[in-house]
Amino acid sequence: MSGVGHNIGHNELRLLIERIERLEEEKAGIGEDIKDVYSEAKSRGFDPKIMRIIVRERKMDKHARDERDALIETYKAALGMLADTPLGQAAMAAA
Amino acid sequence: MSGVGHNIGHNELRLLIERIERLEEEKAGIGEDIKDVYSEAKSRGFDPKIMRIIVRERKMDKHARDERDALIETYKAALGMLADTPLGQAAMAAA
Amino acid sequence: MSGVGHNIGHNELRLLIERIERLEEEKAGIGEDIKDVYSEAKSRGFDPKIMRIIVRERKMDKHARDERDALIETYKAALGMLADTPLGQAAMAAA
Amino acid sequence: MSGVGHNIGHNELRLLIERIERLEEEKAGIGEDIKDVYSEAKSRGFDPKIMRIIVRERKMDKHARDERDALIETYKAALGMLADTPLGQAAMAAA
DNA sequence: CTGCCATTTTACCGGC
DNA sequence: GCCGGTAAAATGGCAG
Repeated sequence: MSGVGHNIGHNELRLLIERIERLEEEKAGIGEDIKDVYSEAKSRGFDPKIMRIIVRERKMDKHARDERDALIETYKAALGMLADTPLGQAAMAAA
Repeated sequence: MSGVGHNIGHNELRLLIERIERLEEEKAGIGEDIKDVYSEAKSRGFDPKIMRIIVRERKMDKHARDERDALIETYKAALGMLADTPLGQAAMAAA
Repeated sequence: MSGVGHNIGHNELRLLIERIERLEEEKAGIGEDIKDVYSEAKSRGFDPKIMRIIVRERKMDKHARDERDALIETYKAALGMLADTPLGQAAMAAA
Repeated sequence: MSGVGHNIGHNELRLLIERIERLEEEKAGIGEDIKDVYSEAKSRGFDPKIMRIIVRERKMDKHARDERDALIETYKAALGMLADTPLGQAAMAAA
């Protein structure tokens, strides 16, 4: 194999790693922002602990709804009622 | 207290919660992006597991460097030498 | 310190490790049993995939109920309404 | 098909689900026990993190040994030296 | 500083 | 037999 091949591969890897590191920095920055909002809320007399519970609850509610929808799809698929496209059912009927 | 006060307070809380939720969505989105980069790397023949180790170690290295720098600043401050410029180092060398 | 002390310590650690390993074996054995039940169900014409979904759903429902109860307690505590004993509220009222 | 058939099938499924749920409860209970042992170890001055590493490595060693044994059995089978029954061992002893 | 919670990592299970 | 996704474990971070 060629040294050039290695260099290209190494450079490709380096770029991927740097993309990841940049994204992780952004992610950490947003984490800081979230913490700041909680601090601000606390300074205005709200209880961050209760706020975290509320946020968590709302997130779980959303997940529960999404999962329920996914479950309905799963059952439909298991019953052969699933149509990937609007034409799907017609196509199946035509088959 | 007044009912109006309650309404304002509730609205203020609602806005804070919504800010947090929006930030958490962004954070989750970036998490997805990171996962995508790892997937892309894998599809190009790189091992994501190894890449994660590299990213983690580089992060640790960075932290170590940052801590060392912070320590140096602490010492400088304690010695009344706090200078952001190269002259500070010259002063230390002279000591 | 004495060599005896070391021996005792080593033996104590050995016993703890062995207790853990025995428990993990039991746990793995039960995992096998579960897998067997799914296999048996499959051989009787039931779909293990759907069964897993059902089991997961029922577990999540139970967790949701438990969390809701815990949440109610949290809110009560935040409102100073929590009483460890039936006498608790009377004591607070008397204070 | 008859409604009765459905009822029987549903009951059979229900029993299987309940068997699974009972086994999963046992499994979770043992998981709690394991956590308790780690806590107890910690309170006695041992480091749970290190203990987990030890347990993991011992498990890997055991797996390696088991695989080696399985390989030996495979070779024996290939050579017609495998005895599945007590009689087989007698035969081998007689050989 | 201790316990809890979120995130991350690992192991498992089913599908192709 | 690999690979993808999904559940369990473990680690790290944060509030109290």
